[in-house]
Amino acid sequence: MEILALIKQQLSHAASALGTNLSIEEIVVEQSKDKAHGDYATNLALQLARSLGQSPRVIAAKIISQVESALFEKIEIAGPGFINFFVKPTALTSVIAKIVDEGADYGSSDVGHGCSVNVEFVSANPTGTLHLGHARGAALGDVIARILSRAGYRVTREFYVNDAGAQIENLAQSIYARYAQSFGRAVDLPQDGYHGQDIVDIALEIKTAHGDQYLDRYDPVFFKSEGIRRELTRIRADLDFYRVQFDVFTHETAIREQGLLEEIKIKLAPFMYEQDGATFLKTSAFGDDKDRVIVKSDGTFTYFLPDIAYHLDKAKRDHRYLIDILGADHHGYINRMKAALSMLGYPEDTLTIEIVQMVRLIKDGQELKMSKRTGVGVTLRELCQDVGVDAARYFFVARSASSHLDFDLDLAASASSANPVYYAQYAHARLCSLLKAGQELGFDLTGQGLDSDEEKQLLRHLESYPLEVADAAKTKAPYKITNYVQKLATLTHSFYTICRVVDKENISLSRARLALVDASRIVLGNALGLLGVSAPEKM
RNA sequence: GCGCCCGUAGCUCAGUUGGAUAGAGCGCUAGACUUCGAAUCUAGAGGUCACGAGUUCGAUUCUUGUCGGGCGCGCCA
Repeated sequence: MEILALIKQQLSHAASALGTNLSIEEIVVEQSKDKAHGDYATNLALQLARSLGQSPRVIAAKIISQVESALFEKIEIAGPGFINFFVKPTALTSVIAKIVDEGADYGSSDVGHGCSVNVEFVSANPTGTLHLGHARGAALGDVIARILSRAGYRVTREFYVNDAGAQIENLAQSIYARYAQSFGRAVDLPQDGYHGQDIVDIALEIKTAHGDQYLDRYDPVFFKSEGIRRELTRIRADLDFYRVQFDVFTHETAIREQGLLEEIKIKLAPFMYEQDGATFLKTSAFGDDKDRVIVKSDGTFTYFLPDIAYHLDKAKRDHRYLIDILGADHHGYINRMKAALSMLGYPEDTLTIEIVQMVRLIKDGQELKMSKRTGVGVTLRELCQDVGVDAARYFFVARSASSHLDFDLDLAASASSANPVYYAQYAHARLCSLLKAGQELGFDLTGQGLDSDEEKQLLRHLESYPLEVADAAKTKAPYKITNYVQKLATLTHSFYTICRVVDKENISLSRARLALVDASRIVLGNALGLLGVSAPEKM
């Protein structure tokens, strides 16, 4: 068991011995920032002070008397009542053998208890090429999915295809226009037609496959289905290149055909009312700021009803949790969808919507403006050609989804310590070359003699990895992994600078250090893998 | 007008059941290679946590007001 978990367990026992009842989750133990505060610290005594009506320092003393001290060099009461734990070096080094033994599995946990989670992300309309906004959502969704499965959830990655709206008719007409133009006919694009190169390319593909077969009469069914199919093929190719895969593609048309819409109209009937000839859903009773129209006065549905149906469909597929990764312009959507699921009887925590904020591209210190009107936006492909898939993915997940992201193109493309991706990858490559240099010496997994500050800090950080992954899963926060990676890289480089690893004059220390190097390499590789970023052996 | 998010170092950002001297990276300044990769390391400067009031042993964190920024608000998707 990890030291942290052991400490928490002991504190939990101590707390109950004092007549209070705290679960392990409620006990906060942190790695000390300041060396003078030992290795780990807890504010437990301060937490309990109010309910016990005693001074924190007195409570701290009582807690310490309950703690098994075999693990620790010393335990101190500090400041207003913090308890600082100084761990014996031997307790710290046991993690090396554990990491080397578990290898690629190190970092896994079972906090998810095998619960089924559906992560829906990207879900771009099949009417154009993936661009910058999709790229951030794709990276976030993919990494969240990876983290969740690491933490013991069963994860389904899903892409929702909006293939039923007016935009599809528009797509079909746009493709037909380009198709006809390629035969020299003067057919104009529709009013709000799609002007992208992808439409031209698809038209030519159809020409190649079917010749002039569809030229004389516009066949909406054919051009719709071909358009959607070919756009999706391109989207999937882009995602594949970006190392993002999906398990399920669900089409809106399929949802509409299942009769779910009727089922929902019946189930939600108690929450519906008529006004001005339209049907409203009483979402305001469940936390939304106003009621929403669900059936328009002309008898057709708003988009809201099929969306509810889609969420019901996901929930019915036996997913305990649903996660949607959506763009910032959808934030008004959160409450109404949660309200609808509550009406259908699902628990409050069923749906989590992660809102992904906008990305600004920065080049030469200036924002790179792009015009939507002329269609000159940066595509996912172009971005990756500029900075590489590794940097793109890393930068997109390095900040919390809810904050705006400034993507510095120069930094992402640079090969220096200023670029966090290179910094981390370089650390990994360095570790690999150390192992190569010392491969005849072999490992000493006991960690005998590893007692410098650099080594101890590295060990502590390695030990915290599984908890970090579990925390990132719980908070759906990939940036915690990038922060972890940065710190691990820093500790690795410091260790490298201070500690001579391969030393023929001191074989036993070398063997212990090589084992530590291997453990660090494994964890750094695992963490980068979680981000979908490559961990090169040399660069 | 209503609603949501936000305001922390020069820049980009962490800091979630309220806890020790508010952190990280970049940038800046000064140092460090005859030995495992200097694509690196070490040290330093840099803060009225937008502002005011309240809650309490203690507030960046909770409440409230003001100022400033972003977004959403159609029987659009």
